[in-house]
Amino acid sequence: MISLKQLNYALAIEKTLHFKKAALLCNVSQSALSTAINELERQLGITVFERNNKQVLVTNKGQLILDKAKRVKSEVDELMQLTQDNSQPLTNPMSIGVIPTIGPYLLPKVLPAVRQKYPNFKLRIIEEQSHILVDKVRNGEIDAAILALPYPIQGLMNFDFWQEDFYWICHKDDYTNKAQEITSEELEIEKLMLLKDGHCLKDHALAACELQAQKQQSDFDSASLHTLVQMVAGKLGTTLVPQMALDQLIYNESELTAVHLNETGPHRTIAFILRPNYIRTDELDLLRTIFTEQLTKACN
Amino acid sequence: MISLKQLNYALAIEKTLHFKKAALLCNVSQSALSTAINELERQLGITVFERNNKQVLVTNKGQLILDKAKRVKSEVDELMQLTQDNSQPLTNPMSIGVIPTIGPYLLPKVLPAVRQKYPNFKLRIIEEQSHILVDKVRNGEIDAAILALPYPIQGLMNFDFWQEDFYWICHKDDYTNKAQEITSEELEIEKLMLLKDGHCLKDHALAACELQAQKQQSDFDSASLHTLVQMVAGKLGTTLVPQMALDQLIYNESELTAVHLNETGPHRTIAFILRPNYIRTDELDLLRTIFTEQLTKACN
DNA sequence: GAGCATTGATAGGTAAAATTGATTAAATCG
DNA sequence: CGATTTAATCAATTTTACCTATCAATGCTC
Repeated sequence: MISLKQLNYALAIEKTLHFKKAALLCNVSQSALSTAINELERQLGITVFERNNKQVLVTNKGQLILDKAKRVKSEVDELMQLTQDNSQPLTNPMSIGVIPTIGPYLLPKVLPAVRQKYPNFKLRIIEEQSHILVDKVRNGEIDAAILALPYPIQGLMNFDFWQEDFYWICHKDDYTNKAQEITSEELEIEKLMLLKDGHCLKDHALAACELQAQKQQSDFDSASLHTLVQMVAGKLGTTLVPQMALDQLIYNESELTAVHLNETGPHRTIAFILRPNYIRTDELDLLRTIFTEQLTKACN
Repeated sequence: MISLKQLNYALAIEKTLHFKKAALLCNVSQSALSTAINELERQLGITVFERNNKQVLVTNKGQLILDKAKRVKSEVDELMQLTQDNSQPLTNPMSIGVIPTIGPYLLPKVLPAVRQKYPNFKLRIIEEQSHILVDKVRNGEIDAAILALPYPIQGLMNFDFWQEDFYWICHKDDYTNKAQEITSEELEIEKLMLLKDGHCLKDHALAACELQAQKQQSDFDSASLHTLVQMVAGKLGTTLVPQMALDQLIYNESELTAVHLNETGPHRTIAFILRPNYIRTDELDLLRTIFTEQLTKACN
């Protein structure tokens, strides 16, 4: 029978791709780790790591094993958590992932209230794109992720807590018409600048406008909304941002105008994504309630 | 760090509720198992088994631990399976659950073809009611279950492979009207006999007729469709059976008449239920194809 | 190509852990 | 009260895990 220790060692090697560093990580000697891996591979009957004196590579089958090992590890972690006293919710630590187009705008609005209500709650935040977070939730690396839906989360559950629309941002010199609303037909697609591929906000923005990709400006694909808005201020084009980002991005930018995008919405839904058999749903539900409350205060 | 060995020992005790028998099951001495359990409980900080010299009981928290341990074990099993050569599908064994109102009628129609196409495939069949099978799928005790939908399977996935309607079964003496169809309004509810509570077929039959429970005959709640049909033959009332059961139940019963229930259908959907991250979905898909083929042949 | 540094594997010795078999203490039952 | 059953405990032994030191192979520098 293989052991959890072996799986842990293997995961450390996957992380470092280096036996000595992995050994350091596990607080054992390099030789102990080396023999443990050899024994694991003997028991499994396959090579997990292709290695020589110069480099360590994960084999195809090895990757399957490692992914499953992560899963096992997270299940064991959850088992350990079961023993903890959870009569007081939100006292044990939690890791939550959040995408870059939500994190910087959502968290400042909601975390103060969380901190006030649950001062001992340690929340670790990981900022990555949706597909990475979905993987991390699947294999238990994080407790949950905050994504913008729709997004394919096959096999996972969503706890929705917010819905919002997009706003069109332009330089005020370019917007002589002072209407409070704009439709996708009225905004000039060629001037529209969006985030790089891989950011779901791009897809949601295009979907809200009922547009296909690649009509908008692609030379200016940016990595952050902040940069995009700065480019708008520099009169390089226009962009679309979600409502929750308005206060941060537009505040103190007197040359910019934000106009509500008048297309059938809501344009994106913000939700927790979690494994169906995740244990701490009660606590996530508490967070969800706080999040919705605070967002309602901040964005009405 | 707790070990898989400890979890295995604990599961053996859960099964036997007896340290000596559990030790036998694990091929270790009673003392080894005893110390391992003590150590596990010390590490977890809780009592899993309340025990004295006369009896062993599982504590509430202990049950949570044990359920999670099953889950861990099944994940590890799957990890081990990853190493096996699965270039040839349906060669490694599989455990599949099936409910009593599907198993006896579906399996004879489909298993011969499976056996012919995959002679080395070892399929273990477990017959239980839906809620038990859902639990067993969740904790990995079985690979998948064959259920009739709709049924709450929160957190699991369904692979549908068949849809069918119900037929009303009555004694031919009681059915002077020779129509080929009957609506729920025409059949006399008071004479209708259905399965005991807990069998989903009862719920589906009532739903098909848009009926609430407890109007039909409840004195005759039966445990099997076969018994029900025999009671119809004895002129004790009428019943509803799914299409796939017709040939077995009505064949050679010349006194019985089967009439299609003319209510919006399909009245039930037959599907595989599996964990979202289950690995052998490809193989289940092969089975699904065969099942649909064979059912189409047998039931058209 | 010699010298050196780096890397994973291996060997030998040691400490720790697991296991066994026997024994013990407590409870049950006649 | 004895006989029996059962989990815990003890002492002895086996097995495992680990560390240090070393080795062999590789790549880099000069």
